[in-house]
Amino acid sequence: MAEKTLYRTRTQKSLLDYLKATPGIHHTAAEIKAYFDAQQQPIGTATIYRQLERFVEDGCIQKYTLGPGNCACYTFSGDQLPGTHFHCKCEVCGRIIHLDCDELRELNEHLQKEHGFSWDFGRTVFYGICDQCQKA
Amino acid sequence: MAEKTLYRTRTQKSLLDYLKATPGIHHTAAEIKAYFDAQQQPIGTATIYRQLERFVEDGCIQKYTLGPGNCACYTFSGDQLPGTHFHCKCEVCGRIIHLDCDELRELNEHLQKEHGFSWDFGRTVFYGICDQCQKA
DNA sequence: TTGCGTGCAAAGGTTTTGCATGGCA
DNA sequence: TGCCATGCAAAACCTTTGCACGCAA
Repeated sequence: MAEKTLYRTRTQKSLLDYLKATPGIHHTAAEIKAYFDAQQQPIGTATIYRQLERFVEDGCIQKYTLGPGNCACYTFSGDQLPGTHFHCKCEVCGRIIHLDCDELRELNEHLQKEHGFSWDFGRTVFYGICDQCQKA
Repeated sequence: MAEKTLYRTRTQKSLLDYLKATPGIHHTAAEIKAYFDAQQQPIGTATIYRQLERFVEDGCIQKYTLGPGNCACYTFSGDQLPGTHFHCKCEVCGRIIHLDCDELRELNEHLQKEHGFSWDFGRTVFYGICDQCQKA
């Protein structure tokens, strides 16, 4: 998925590389900043937000709203096209689980046909409790 | 559903009455404040947040995170027990549509059995575009 | 050289907290 | 009367914006 940026900077590449290296992990802007600070390669907060916004528009990164304390989370969606899979977020451990099953696709058709609702997969998150945390 | 509050104040009653009178409508804290200001019965911002938090803990009000600009929305869930219905939010007009159909309950069973995921209906919102906005 | 990307600082908005006062039981 | 709820103000927090400088092409 090609970036729309005109210039390709080192900072931009570092950011995207980091997100790509942690697929399925959701990061807040603050966490991303803390990571690069720890790497001795600090990136300004404004830059992080600006680049993340680009990646989201570009489709290679997805933005979910509801991290700790009303903050946005960003995660690399993989090379799958948007709309081919779904996200479940565990409210206990915070993990995001990717689902790619027919039942969800059937539900999509049902929502459209019976309720006239065009579902946006990319933005929808199923909240609940994952397997591991239920046992614990 | 009994409140956990020790004292029953007029302010508290007004707030809950207003939310109960508008089931399914999601209000931001700012909108609620504006409403009571317009009613010549202003309520302090801090009080609104404190009472809303109580109602949410109490289970009679639900909190969704994603109004305009990352702000929280609150809505009266009706007298239905949590888990008997679902919410779809239109990304265009902002309306929240309530669904209560078997397909969603079947999906719930599927998620639990096949994926070990215990779905939290109250917190999950389906984002998409509603019937009316698709036509427009 | 041109113009986008960056960082710093400041502003914007939402939500939380401290403290003195008012109201319920 | 005791204690909780309220309101005001200030703070904390996340995010956005303005501006000058640095860097990619």
